[in-house]
Amino acid sequence: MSSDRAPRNTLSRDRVVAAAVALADTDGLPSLTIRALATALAVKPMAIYHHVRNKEALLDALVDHVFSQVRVCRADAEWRQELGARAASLRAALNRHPWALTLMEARKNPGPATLANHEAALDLLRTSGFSLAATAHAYAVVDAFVYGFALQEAMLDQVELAEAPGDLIEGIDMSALPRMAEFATQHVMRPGYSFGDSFEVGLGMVLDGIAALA
Amino acid sequence: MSSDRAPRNTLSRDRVVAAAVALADTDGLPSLTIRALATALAVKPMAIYHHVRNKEALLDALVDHVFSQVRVCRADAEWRQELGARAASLRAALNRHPWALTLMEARKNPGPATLANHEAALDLLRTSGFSLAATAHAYAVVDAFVYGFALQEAMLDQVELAEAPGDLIEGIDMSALPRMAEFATQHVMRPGYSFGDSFEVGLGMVLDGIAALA
DNA sequence: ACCTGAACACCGTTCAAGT
DNA sequence: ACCTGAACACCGTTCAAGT
Repeated sequence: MSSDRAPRNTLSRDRVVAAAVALADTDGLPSLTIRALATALAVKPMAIYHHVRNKEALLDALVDHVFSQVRVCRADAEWRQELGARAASLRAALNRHPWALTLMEARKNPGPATLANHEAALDLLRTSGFSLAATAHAYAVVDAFVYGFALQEAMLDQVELAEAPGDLIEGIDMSALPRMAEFATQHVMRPGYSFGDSFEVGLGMVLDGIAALA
Repeated sequence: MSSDRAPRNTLSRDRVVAAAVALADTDGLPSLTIRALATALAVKPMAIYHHVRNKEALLDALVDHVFSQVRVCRADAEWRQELGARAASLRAALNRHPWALTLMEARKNPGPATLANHEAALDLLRTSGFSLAATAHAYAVVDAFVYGFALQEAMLDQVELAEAPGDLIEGIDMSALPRMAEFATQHVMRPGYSFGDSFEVGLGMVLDGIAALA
């Protein structure tokens, strides 16, 4: 007699956001539809709207969820160590949730975790004696590097995903691209190579540059 | 008697791509639908598919179109000047077409202009005497910085777009974010401030770091 | 060869209705 | 208060058909 409807009060904003993150992680952002999300939560599509205003608000929450995983700087420690650790933590979070970069570009409303994270980073730099101008440059430059590095890692994952099993890059005339060919065969395909190793190198350059701003 | 159908042979792959770029530039990426694109070209939706395999292939073409606007490095000039000029050109192209960053992350097939641009940059660095390892680091780091900086500029544009006319940031408790408040009032809102000024600063840091790799 | 019409399996979202 | 059903205005894309 009773319907198969989900029991009441099982849904919450947090459960909706967590399920959305899981869906985007496993199946990719395009698969994150309100309807698929409802199915994953064993609920009808319209139930979602009782906990989230609309899809845009859901995406805002997803980005803030990612930022909630990023290390918050403490202002009473050495700035170089703190800023570097936050950068590594941000990169790791963006690697875990590659769709976050795509979303960030179009977000209009930064969430509380995002704001708190930025506040702490600014506080660290200011407390460490950087002027407002130096703080602005420093923060813009580290974050640019981290976002861009994570973006490149996401792009590399896509290209590798598309590669034909035997052939390195399908249908591309490598003879017209001798430097890329050299690079692939003599460097990238060698045993110890890892793109990620450039992260510490670049981060070091940026932190050195910031130190010179002080 | 005659129908209002568009005359034949007016459509071409280039016209389709150009119209798609224009649509994304003016109305944003979400507005770029096959159906809207067809309308803009005064044609029925299915006509598009005669010049582009599917929407995914169209997006691939859009990204390559953007890369075709980026300065190609020449290997016979001073590397620092050449790499810096390419970086500035890449940033400018990404500013003109902010949707390109979003698309790049999910592309599986780099186009010919993209590949040629990378080839020239690698050739410049190798010709200038950088080892394969140093070239890998150098290229990863400059591009990370440029992509990330452009991403931040795109994010800033979104936030500014959403701001209530009078109020700086709507509904955010600035008293809990004293450093952001200080930053906004004492720095960002001052006459000469421009976020973009951090680009040259960061680029300088990165190029200095790369010089130290040689 | 190039373009179209009709159809299919999807979307996000509103609105009125159930409990 | 919380969830649902039906409906609306959209999507990308296939397939058969026109010229």
